[in-house]
Amino acid sequence: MSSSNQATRQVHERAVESLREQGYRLTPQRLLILSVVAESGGHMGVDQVFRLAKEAYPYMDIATVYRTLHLLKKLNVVTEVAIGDRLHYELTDPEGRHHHMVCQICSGAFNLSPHYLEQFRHTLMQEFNFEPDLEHFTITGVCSTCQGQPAKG
Amino acid sequence: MSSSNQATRQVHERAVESLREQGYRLTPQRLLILSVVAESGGHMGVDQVFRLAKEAYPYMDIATVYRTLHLLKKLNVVTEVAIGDRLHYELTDPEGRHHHMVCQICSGAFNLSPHYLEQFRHTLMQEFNFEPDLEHFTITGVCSTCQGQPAKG
DNA sequence: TTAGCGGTTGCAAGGAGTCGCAATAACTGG
DNA sequence: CCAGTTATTGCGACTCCTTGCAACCGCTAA
Repeated sequence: MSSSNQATRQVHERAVESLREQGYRLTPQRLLILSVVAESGGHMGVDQVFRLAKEAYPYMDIATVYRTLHLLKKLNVVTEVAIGDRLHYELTDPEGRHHHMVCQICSGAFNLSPHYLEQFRHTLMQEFNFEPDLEHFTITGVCSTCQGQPAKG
Repeated sequence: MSSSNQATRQVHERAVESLREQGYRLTPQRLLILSVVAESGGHMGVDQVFRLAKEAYPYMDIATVYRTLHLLKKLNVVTEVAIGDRLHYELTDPEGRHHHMVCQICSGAFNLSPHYLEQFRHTLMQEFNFEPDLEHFTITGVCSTCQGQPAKG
């Protein structure tokens, strides 16, 4: 009865609702992949999700993991985060959208409120009549802890 | 003696200089790939570069195209632009860096001066002490011509 | 509870991009 | 101009991700 279990249950309920509402089927594979991501607490690479899901259900296929992750993303249940050149997935922040700042040195990810992008969006629309899609948006750079350290690679 | 030929020649000279300065060798493959990009006038996908280069030199390998494009990018001779989920390459703008706005509907690409990102960069550094890497930066969205049209896909 | 429609899965094949390696060839010093 | 050094190429194998397809199974209606 930990708060983590409770959060996980809520996530499941909301996801199940989204799936049924839109006519998608509730398959064990989808629920399993969802619970793997939900229980991780943070963002996970596709291969991590695959490995953990396969432990629970050995027939799990990597294609199903990709398809399910894409679906959950479309339903706004999970959020896609680009870390390095790999996509990661995490539960969508119920507090509202946020963006990420990812450190090129330590790979740490930090949340960034959409607030900081609002002005930028506003400018683009004013000046260029260009409606930017800033939903899934990651800024790479060097975090405060790593500043002064040499870049890796 | 068109201005395009002249521009191309200048690009070659500068690229050759960069290569020699840093101890890289001047190979026919590198010069060919460079001239293909230089003569295109805009941004090119890797496969387009490969096809054109292979017409001129049938032994050209796709791996060489990738390696050369990455090298020219490192030398700041070409600039990498993310269009959709594919990387494109163009000659680095001698007028200074610019970013791109790419329309999700018509795939048109528009230049964006770094000026518009400066304030955003400043905010991130002030508030989070996070030094963002905004060198190669593309914003997707819907351009003014396509607004009101249905999104593709 | 059951039949059957059609969305999903697992598999295998395919495309994009990367990497290791042996052969090649661009540069250097003599 | 030539031989040696070593960066670079072309190739094949490999990884990551996507796609086509036949078998499967979740869901609905009777």
